[in-house]
Amino acid sequence: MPIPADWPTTETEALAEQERLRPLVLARDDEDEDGRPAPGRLIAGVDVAYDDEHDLVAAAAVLLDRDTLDVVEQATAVGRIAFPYIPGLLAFRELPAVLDALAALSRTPDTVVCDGYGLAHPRRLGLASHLGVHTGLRTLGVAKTPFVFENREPGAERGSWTPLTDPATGEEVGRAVRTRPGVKPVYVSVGHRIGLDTAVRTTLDLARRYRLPETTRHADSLCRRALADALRTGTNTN
DNA sequence: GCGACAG
DNA sequence: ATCTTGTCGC
Repeated sequence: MPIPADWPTTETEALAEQERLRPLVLARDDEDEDGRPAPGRLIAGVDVAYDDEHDLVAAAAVLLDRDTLDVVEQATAVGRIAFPYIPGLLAFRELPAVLDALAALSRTPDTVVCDGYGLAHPRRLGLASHLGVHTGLRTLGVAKTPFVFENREPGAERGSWTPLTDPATGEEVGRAVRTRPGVKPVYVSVGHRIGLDTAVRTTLDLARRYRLPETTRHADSLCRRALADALRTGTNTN
């Protein structure tokens, strides 16, 4: 799929778009149209891989059953890179391909787990929140490294966490969460239509065996395979 | 101005 | 993100 015609091209346009979407974020638990409470049963994981040499991007969307952690469906999308990597503007680089991959699924996920931040962002509109507001889907962000927020080391036991605080406002914008005993924590934040407690709970439910949620692990391996396939055979899709 | 900086 | 060897351990 081509990049949307109205997709921001410059840093100025991207910042204006973040400003427009920021007030639309819902940072508390919400229900589906079907009345299902967060996070629901169908959890999607999305991730993206790049080849800057060939100006190629591959995204994957994987649907898991929240209770069994089984993969029930998966889809990929390949396209041209839409935006350069600029810290704080990651969504403009990753989302076009992610939206294509999500659209290729036959079912709509109850919750989408993103690789990166949601509210824990300099302007409160990280990748996860951006995707949520743009699509209306419930989202949360699980990042592997801290960004610009204060964080203390959580206790060594699984489930232990410490707040991620905005030094300017003192506001809790996310949490450093220990998913595996003695292993580096992950950084969880609200994306859209979910509360921080539920976001953390969901992350822990999805990351019992490994540090990262099963959703992101599956999406990560799938988008890498999709990129390798595209480079091998030309620009394919699924 | 300089360094830091999700993926 | 991606570039990259070996290494320790289940």
